Amino acid sequence: MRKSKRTRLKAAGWVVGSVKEFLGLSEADTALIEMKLALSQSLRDRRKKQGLSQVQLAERLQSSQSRVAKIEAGDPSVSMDLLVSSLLILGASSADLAKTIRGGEKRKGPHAA
Amino acid sequence: MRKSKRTRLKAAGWVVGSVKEFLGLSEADTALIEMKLALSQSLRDRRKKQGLSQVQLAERLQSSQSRVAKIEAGDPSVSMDLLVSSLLILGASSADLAKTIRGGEKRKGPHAA
DNA sequence: TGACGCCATGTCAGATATGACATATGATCC
DNA sequence: GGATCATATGTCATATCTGACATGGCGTCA
Repeated sequence: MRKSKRTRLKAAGWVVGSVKEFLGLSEADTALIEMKLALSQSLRDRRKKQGLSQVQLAERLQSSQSRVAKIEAGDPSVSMDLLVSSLLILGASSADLAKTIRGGEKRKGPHAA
Repeated sequence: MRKSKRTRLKAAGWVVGSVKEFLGLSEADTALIEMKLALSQSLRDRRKKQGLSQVQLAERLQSSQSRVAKIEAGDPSVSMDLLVSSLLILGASSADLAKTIRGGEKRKGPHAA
């Protein structure tokens, strides 16, 4: 994704589904954003399932509460690397991540991780 | 992953499989690296399958040949975001990415290596 | 031999992400 | 009300990533 788009995205708070062609996003752009949103949701679910607060998770990640909040909020300032490694630290397997990433698109069994 | 580790990793050129505990990598660290390597391999395969040179791919990605080389080489300086968006631009679907990410680890069908 | 195409590797300025901090909101309890 | 906890949001210095450029290796062809 190019910087110009990312900038507009940041300005708009990237509301994906709704403002797709409004921002002139490519298929690749939206796909990436959707993957990230799915991952952030997954992280929040995992954290809650483990009964952790954002502060506690931040400790495990060796980060800060504010960053955890941004991760879960799908903030554009959060990289995929951070999302994925956070999930891994919370115990997600590659298969779990794969399921999450595949997203809504043709999922098999009941819902995902 | 922490910076200290990334630094050592960079220094070592991150040879994953072999120097795992030598660098004191956690499970999450190695899992992330393996995912990235799988993605970079996948990118190279896709590019070749489409008969593109690194220069041509760089044009599509609006990047440079050297970065494409680093992406495919699994260089530590390449983020997951770049890997994924590159693959998406080459036409990979979320499902394709999911398959790649799931990696060797317990794939269904006939047994994998 | 030289010229050319393809890929690898090093470097660097500028762009982006990160952790940390401050601060704000809302909920709950006393 | 006040205190406490969980979460959100803004800012900022520093760390990291990115594209671009230079250069070198390697094979091929004339």
